Amino acid sequence: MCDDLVIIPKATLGRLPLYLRVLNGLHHLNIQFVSSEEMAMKLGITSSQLRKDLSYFGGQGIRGTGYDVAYLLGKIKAILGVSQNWQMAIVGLGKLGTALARYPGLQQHGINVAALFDIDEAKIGWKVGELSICHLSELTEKKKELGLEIAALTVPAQAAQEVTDLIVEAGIQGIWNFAPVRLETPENVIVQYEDLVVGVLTLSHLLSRRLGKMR
Amino acid sequence: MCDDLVIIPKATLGRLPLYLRVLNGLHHLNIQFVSSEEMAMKLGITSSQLRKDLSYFGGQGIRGTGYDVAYLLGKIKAILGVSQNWQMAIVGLGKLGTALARYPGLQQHGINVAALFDIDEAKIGWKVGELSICHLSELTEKKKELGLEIAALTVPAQAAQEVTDLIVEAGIQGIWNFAPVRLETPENVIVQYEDLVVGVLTLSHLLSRRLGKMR
DNA sequence: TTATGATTGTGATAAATTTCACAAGTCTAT
DNA sequence: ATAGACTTGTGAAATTTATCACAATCATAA
Ligand SMILES: NC(=O)c1ccc[n+]([C@@H]2O[C@H](COP(=O)([O-])OP(=O)(O)OC[C@H]3O[C@@H](n4cnc5c(N)ncnc54)[C@H](O)[C@@H]3O)[C@@H](O)[C@H]2O)c1
Ligand SMILES: NC(=O)c1ccc[n+]([C@@H]2O[C@H](COP(=O)([O-])OP(=O)(O)OC[C@H]3O[C@@H](n4cnc5c(N)ncnc54)[C@H](O)[C@@H]3O)[C@@H](O)[C@H]2O)c1
Repeated sequence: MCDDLVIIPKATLGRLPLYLRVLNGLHHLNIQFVSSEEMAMKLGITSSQLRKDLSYFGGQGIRGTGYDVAYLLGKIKAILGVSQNWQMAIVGLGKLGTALARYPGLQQHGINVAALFDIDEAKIGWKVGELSICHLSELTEKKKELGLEIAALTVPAQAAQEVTDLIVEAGIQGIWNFAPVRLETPENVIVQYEDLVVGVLTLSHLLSRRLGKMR
Repeated sequence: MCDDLVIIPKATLGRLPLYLRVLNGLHHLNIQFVSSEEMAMKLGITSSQLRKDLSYFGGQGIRGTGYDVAYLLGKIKAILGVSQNWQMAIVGLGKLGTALARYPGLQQHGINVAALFDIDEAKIGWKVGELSICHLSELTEKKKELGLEIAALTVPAQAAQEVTDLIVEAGIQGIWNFAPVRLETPENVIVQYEDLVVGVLTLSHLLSRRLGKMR
């Protein structure tokens, strides 16, 4: 059907968002061509890795000149599905959920925050930006109405599984999970884990070694 | 000096925080032994991968019985440097910075939020939990006073590099960066990138393929 | 003491990812 | 036109990571 049925290695996929960011920056500066060396520099990777990555889906580079920024941008956007305007719900409007709801970076990447859910009666009806917080029981209804496809899960860990069950029941197929638990879901649902503690513990480990501080 | 001078593969290191979480749960339930099979199940990985990972630093499993939860917990905590109580500053008390400041999960993993910084005069002096927000100009002073070792960077992308320079100048060696930009730092500073957009774009990509929605 | 069942630890193998190195293509200047 | 400077695309090699498979070990019970 479409030209990215080629298998793109996972490791490459993980870097595409970073490439997207750099290309966006260059595009904004009205720069038309960029070499793999230049781009790799900005990213802190090797140019051969970048070229290899792009080769999986045909970067269409021009030898001697580099890559066409606008073309590459479009290509990567298509692969990442950024051109789609996904409708996303946020479930759990606590500290983190509220921060996400107000984050303009999502809209800029084709993710439209379209509905907010909680179960705390005190929060229902409150507005965050343009949107009102709905009761979670309205999820299925709103899903149909708004075409929700992604749910950001920002509820406490203990509630995460039961809320997930409701999300799945509502027919939402993508879950962006911030709760520090593994979720049980049917095969057809994709869960992306966003575990912030992993990041800071990695830092902690690296610092321990660097500073030679043990025990 | 200490027994984890063995090289632990990066891929393994990335999973240790997940193991830590499961072990913590088991420990809380007063469970003394766990088999690799059981633990792997909870994590959605294979048991052989888990065993191999543990083998890099001597999991000290007992054949026929499994692993001693408390022992393994201690071992992984030591490797990740969780036993240390790192002193962390948060720079940029906006939506995300405030959410982090109030997140108890950090303290639970040995990360102590010890100081808050911003440059918005309207915010200086405000309290978030127990702590007052200080002006960024006090960073060096507070660093010495409190022994700050990590800085969570939650300022707008445009300000990230200049703030980083100040953090480095203050002598802080670990930066947990939430701004979507690559930072220039000296060799001796470790930067951990926490790029939330990468996660949601990965989800976006997987959904595109799954749902066959292109263009 | 010995048989039985469970589970680890790890070589060997397979798969995935990264790096290397250079032929081949493109641009610019003369 | 030609030379020279760049830059891509990509096989091949190197490295890293994951999986397999099973001997070795331990606990238990008869
Ligand atoms: N705050 C952070 O910086 C941070 C960092 C990393 C991970 N997390 C994780 O993100 C999640 C949310 O964290 P937070 O700090 O925003 O917590 P929070 O307590 O501030 O917010 C949780 C929200 O979820 C709502 N909620 C509870 N049960 C619900 C249910 N069954 N259905 C719908 N909504 C429900 C609550 O009413 C509340 O509004 C937690 O799992 C936490 O571990 C948070
Ligand atoms: N909000 C989110 O959910 C979210 C998600 C992903 C990434 N991020 C990133 O995290 C960062 C912060 O996001 P946010 O939504 O909290 O933004 P925000 O605008 O709410 O907060 C930024 C804070 O930084 C402070 N600040 C600005 N310049 C400063 C400086 N030079 N020194 C110290 N403080 C300064 C501001 O006063 C403000 O308090 C941004 O880079 C953003 O891209 C945010």
